[in-house]
Amino acid sequence: MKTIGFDSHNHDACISDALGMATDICAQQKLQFTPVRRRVLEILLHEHRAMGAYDILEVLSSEGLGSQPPVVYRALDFLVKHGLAHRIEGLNAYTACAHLDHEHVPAFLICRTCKAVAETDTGIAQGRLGQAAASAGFTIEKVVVEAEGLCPNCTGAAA
Amino acid sequence: MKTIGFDSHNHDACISDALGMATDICAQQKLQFTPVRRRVLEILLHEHRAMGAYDILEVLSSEGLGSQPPVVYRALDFLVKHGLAHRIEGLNAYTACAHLDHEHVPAFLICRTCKAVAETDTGIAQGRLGQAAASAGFTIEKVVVEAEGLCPNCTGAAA
DNA sequence: AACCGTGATGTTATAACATATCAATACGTG
DNA sequence: CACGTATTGATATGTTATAACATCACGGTT
Ligand SMILES: [Zn+2]
Ligand SMILES: [Zn+2]
Ligand SMILES: [Zn+2]
Ligand SMILES: [Zn+2]
Repeated sequence: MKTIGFDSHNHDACISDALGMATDICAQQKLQFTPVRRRVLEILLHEHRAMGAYDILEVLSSEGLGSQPPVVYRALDFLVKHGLAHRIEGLNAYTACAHLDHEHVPAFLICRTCKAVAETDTGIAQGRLGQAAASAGFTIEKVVVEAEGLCPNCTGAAA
Repeated sequence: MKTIGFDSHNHDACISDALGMATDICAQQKLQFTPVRRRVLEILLHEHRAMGAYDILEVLSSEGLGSQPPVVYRALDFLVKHGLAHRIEGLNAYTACAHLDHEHVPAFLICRTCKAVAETDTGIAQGRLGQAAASAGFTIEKVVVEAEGLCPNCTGAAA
């Protein structure tokens, strides 16, 4: 398990790697990785941060790839459904998956200042929450774990 | 730590206890527990489930306590800020706090069918997420933990 | 009493996020 | 090509949340 997001890295390689993996995943599962879907993933990858659907739409629109909300929501639905992106509930926003290479239950560290998002992994369902659910007779289908706070870059410069 | 929410209980007592505790808490902290704020908490307590702001507003409105969104949002802000209620990020909804008697980091079990919400507690910040944050240099200020699934009452009757 | 600061409300308008619906088009497969 | 399915285009609407500004109610000060 590696937490990805705040460290500096070769971002061009990071993007093209992820895009390549996404292409493979779609090919394997016979999913259509259409231009809009690919471009939305690219946009999300380009920023390592959470973006609102309308932020993304603005970019798409400026490129002639669609200008109505359904365009971006359909692409996001596709990406989220197939694990290529995740929805950040706490922000009503979206971010590219940083762990395409393996199954995972994502957990996020979200900077409240710069909105950078780091994705990590957690075995939460096996921990206290899992116990609580079991003892309450509750069947967990999906878990949201999101931590808000300050990223390393913003900790010093906090207001 | 007790998970509260799906078990049947003396709900009238449950409501009046919580309302009493809330009154005490506001008194201690010299907060104004005004009619609208009290009524919103009552409404949330009455249902042990997540309610949207506009659902609450509808009730308020029918009682002459206010008819515009800011009325309910201000009351909810107050309640959430002071720990009397919690926001359920996964639903863009709100629920009364079920653990007024002690400090806690809430975690929720949310039934996707009936929207019942059980509130439990988790030491998440001390677990793997805390480790990941520490090693990434991230300062956690707030954690959202929400599990969606089926409550005991809906598990059998699932569609 | 007149004045002022603070917190709470009232009110209008709008921003931000998301979906319903239906027509049109592309795509793979036999 | 003909068929069913997936995707896209387009319009409208629904849902959640906040900005902005006016007003009220209360307590302390002069
Ligand atoms: Zn990167
Ligand atoms: Zn930051
Ligand atoms: Zn109760
Ligand atoms: Zn249920």
